[in-house]
Amino acid sequence: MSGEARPLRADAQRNRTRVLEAAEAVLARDGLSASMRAIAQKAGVGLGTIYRHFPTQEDLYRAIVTDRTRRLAEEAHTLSAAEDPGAAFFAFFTRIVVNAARNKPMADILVGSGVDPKAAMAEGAPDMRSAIETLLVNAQKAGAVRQDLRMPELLALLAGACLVAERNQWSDELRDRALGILFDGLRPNH
Amino acid sequence: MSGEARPLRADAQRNRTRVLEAAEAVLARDGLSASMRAIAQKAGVGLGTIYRHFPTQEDLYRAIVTDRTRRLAEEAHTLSAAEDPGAAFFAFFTRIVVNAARNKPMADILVGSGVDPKAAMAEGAPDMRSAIETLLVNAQKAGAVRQDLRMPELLALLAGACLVAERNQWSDELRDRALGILFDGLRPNH
Amino acid sequence: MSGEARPLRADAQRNRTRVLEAAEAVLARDGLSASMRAIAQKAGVGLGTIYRHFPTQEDLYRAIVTDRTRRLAEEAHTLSAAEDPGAAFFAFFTRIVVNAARNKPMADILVGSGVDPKAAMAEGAPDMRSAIETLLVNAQKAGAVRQDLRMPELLALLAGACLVAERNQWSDELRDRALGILFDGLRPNH
Amino acid sequence: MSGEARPLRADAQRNRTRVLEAAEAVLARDGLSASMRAIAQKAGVGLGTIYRHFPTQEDLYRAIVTDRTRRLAEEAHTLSAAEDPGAAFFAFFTRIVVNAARNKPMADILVGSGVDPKAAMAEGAPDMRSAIETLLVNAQKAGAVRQDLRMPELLALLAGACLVAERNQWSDELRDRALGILFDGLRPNH
DNA sequence: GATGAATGAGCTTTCATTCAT
DNA sequence: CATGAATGAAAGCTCATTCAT
Repeated sequence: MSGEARPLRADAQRNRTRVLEAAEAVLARDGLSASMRAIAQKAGVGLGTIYRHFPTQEDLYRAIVTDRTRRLAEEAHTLSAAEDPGAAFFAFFTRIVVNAARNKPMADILVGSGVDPKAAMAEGAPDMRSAIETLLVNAQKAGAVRQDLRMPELLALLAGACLVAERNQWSDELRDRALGILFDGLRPNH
Repeated sequence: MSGEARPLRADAQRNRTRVLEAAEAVLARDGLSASMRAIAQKAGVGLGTIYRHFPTQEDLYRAIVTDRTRRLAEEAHTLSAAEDPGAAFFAFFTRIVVNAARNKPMADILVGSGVDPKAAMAEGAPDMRSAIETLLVNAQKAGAVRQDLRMPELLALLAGACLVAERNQWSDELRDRALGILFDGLRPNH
Repeated sequence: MSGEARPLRADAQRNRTRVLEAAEAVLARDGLSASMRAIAQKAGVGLGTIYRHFPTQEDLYRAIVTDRTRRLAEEAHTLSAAEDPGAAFFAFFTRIVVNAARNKPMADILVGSGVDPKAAMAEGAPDMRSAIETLLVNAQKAGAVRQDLRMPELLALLAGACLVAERNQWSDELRDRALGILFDGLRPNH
Repeated sequence: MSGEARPLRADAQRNRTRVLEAAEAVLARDGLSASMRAIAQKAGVGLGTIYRHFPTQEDLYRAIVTDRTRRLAEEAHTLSAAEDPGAAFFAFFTRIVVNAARNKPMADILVGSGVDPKAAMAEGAPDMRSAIETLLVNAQKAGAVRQDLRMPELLALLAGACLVAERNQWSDELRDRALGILFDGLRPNH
């Protein structure tokens, strides 16, 4: 499971985290024109420190996706043990979209930078997909989601919702209306 | 000062078009690393010529969105006169998504380049929105679309579909399944 | 014979020359730590201008060897038509060594930079070798040079003399004494 | 401050040696792009350890020349006691050239790095020069070398031979032919 | 008007060197 | 004493933009 080299010295680990956080912040602020230098400044470390942890700009960007995905995967796991499978399914869907909206330009930037977010995501959470699948199957068994919904289109719709959410800063109300319609499409009995 | 600019000499107009086409092609090929020089080469004109027509890289990129939007708006107008308003509505929706899928990296690039695609789009087709609204209202009158659907969420869902389509090269089948579910959500009687 | 692309605009040609001269000067001054930026400054052009003419640092360095070799090859040609073949042979040998001495660190730098000076030299004067060979054969026919001397060792000794000359700033007297001994080895009747 | 430094603890001495050997190896492999880090890795010590022994990169490089020179000086001393002074003289000359050929890129690198090899060499073997001079004088007394040969030009020719040997990987045969001619020039009776 | 040579700010990346662990 | 994480100056190179031809 581990694979990770050695546990990293305490201060090194702290720097790694600071760099990742700074990178997210600066990317969110400056978009694609974010520079490694700006990230270093924001993180309060030297340029070289970034490159020690992430030998390449791309490595850093990939790490961001990976990190974020890991956090989402954990939520998915948690939710898949919930009582009401239908509620869990829709809650997770909403949760992901909200999360995406909060980090507006991230995906664009990553895509724009040549990072393949799908690959990076896979790396970050090899079982993210299966976690979602569990949520789906349970919700279908409970009759909360239409039987003919398959993973591919679910992921597509999920991705789409995330992408708009990222771009347009939705008001809560608009988000609820749009998701409401989408969820209607996902429910059985049509 | 001169209101709407003068009509442009024939060859100048031709150059403008060539540059725009080249720009779309090069952006599609090289993504974010596309350079003005590459575009000039592809267009078969000098670098200076591009800058005569588009004083700034951003101006060029904005013009691309604007142009494309104008073409879509024309289609919307055409369709809004169709016989079956419901069919017209869904056809336009599909049409836009297909169109988006064909130009995969465009939006990413534009977003990545700091161009605000919403603004550019608005500029390109001031009445795009109203054209879509006409399609919507007609479809609702015909009972083909649920009454409580409003423009904001329609546009949001439309945008979302376009964005996924751009990223993941959908198979026709997957696209139909995903849009099918979305359309179910848009229909009345839930 | 031409092969050269188009003839280069007047100012472009002038800049190319200025860059080459500046590069020689700066390399001679700063050795391997010479930077492209310093060369640009010395040449009085922008950094980009260098890169327009020489897409890579290595290309620039190669061009220096090539250029210099071309000049030497011209001298060799001139001398090979001289009256006294023996004198011509030794004069050229001396000439090359003196020339090398004047440009102290050049070869080191070029070698140090990964440029293969032999290859670059070949490129600069494809017939340099044959020009030297003519000088040698003529001198041998005139009985001024030993018959068993072949090109490989001649070139080796020539190169060696150049290399020391480059390093140690020889006094004229020392140079004459060292070359005198070398020339004694090259003469017949031993 | 303390005159000649104290004798170094056993393990410290071992580390010093390891670093020097690693440095030679890495320089030979990577040429000018060799880095202190790579040397540390090869030597199996930490970066800091190198800096403890050689406060500066230049100090390390200088130590390499110094070391190597010391070894050569020892050989010169040994040979100066040999039976046949002429043979000893030419043997040492050949020995040095062969040695140089084996360490091809070393001198280039050192020169390229701003180390003055002459100074470093002087430091390494203050009596190297006198050892060679002894060989020369003895050979001249034995009539194996021309009387008018003086140290400066001898050293120049020696250096030249070494330099070509370093660059062009001579075949044994070519080396013998070139040295043969050079030696003819060094012999008396012309 | 069109061309493309020139410019130079700014980018990513490397690496000698320092110093906390 | 040894280690290697951190630093940041400096390098090679790109590319939007300007302007002489």
